[in-house]
Amino acid sequence: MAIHKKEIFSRKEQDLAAFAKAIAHPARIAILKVLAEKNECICGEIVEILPLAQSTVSQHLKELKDAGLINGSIDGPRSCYCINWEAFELFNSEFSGLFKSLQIDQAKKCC
Amino acid sequence: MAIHKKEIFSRKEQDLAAFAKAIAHPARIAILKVLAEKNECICGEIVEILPLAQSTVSQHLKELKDAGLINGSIDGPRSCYCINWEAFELFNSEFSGLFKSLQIDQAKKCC
DNA sequence: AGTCTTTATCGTATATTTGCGATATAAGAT
DNA sequence: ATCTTATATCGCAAATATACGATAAAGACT
Repeated sequence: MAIHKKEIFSRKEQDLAAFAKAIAHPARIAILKVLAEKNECICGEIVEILPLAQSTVSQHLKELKDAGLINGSIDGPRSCYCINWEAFELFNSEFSGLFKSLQIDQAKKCC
Repeated sequence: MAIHKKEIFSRKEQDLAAFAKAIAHPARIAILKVLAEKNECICGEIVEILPLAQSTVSQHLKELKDAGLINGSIDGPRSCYCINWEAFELFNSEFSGLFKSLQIDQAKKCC
């Protein structure tokens, strides 16, 4: 493909896409569920629950953190993670707001 | 990586992840916006608007259709596409419902 | 100091995604 | 019948993502 064309699109589109990509893997959704249930959690607990290697879980956690969906802080030798609910609210409203204004025409069937 | 482990996770997690993956690209979000604005649209119109080749747009449309987010029907030599609002509603409620039950603890800060 | 525990990161192999040109297909127009 | 138009699909190249073992780093504990 020579080059990726993501940068051509608007910032808002890129941000929403990045958000979506962060949850576009069952393992990461499963991790988020664990975090939601336990409120906060260290990496090792997730590794025990999920059928994935420690390095893989750590990598997924990093992606979720980079996307801003979770917070993480170093707690001695371990790392404590929790869900960033504010970010989730934002994503949820961004997503549902994406077509809200146009959804009035929903009755107008097509195709 | 030897093997993909998606199938290890629950169907619901896989479905939600697949949904998210469909919108995890700026080009596909842009396509959805165009479809939402025009209510229905043929492939060629999208190609004119987006800075992508016809084959690329067609491929993105296919992915959105496979994910169930849009409907498409052959209309003579062209193809008419429109948004599947029902699927969007479903995704939206699935997503926002994912953590809703646990979000009561939102005040309980951590990390 | 040395040792253990926990996690991040590196290196890697493999799989998937992205993008485009070229081609195939299918219907309408001449 | 031939040509044009519109779209899907194929084949390829390059970029990303996924997964894991091995290693590094950093704090706790003797």
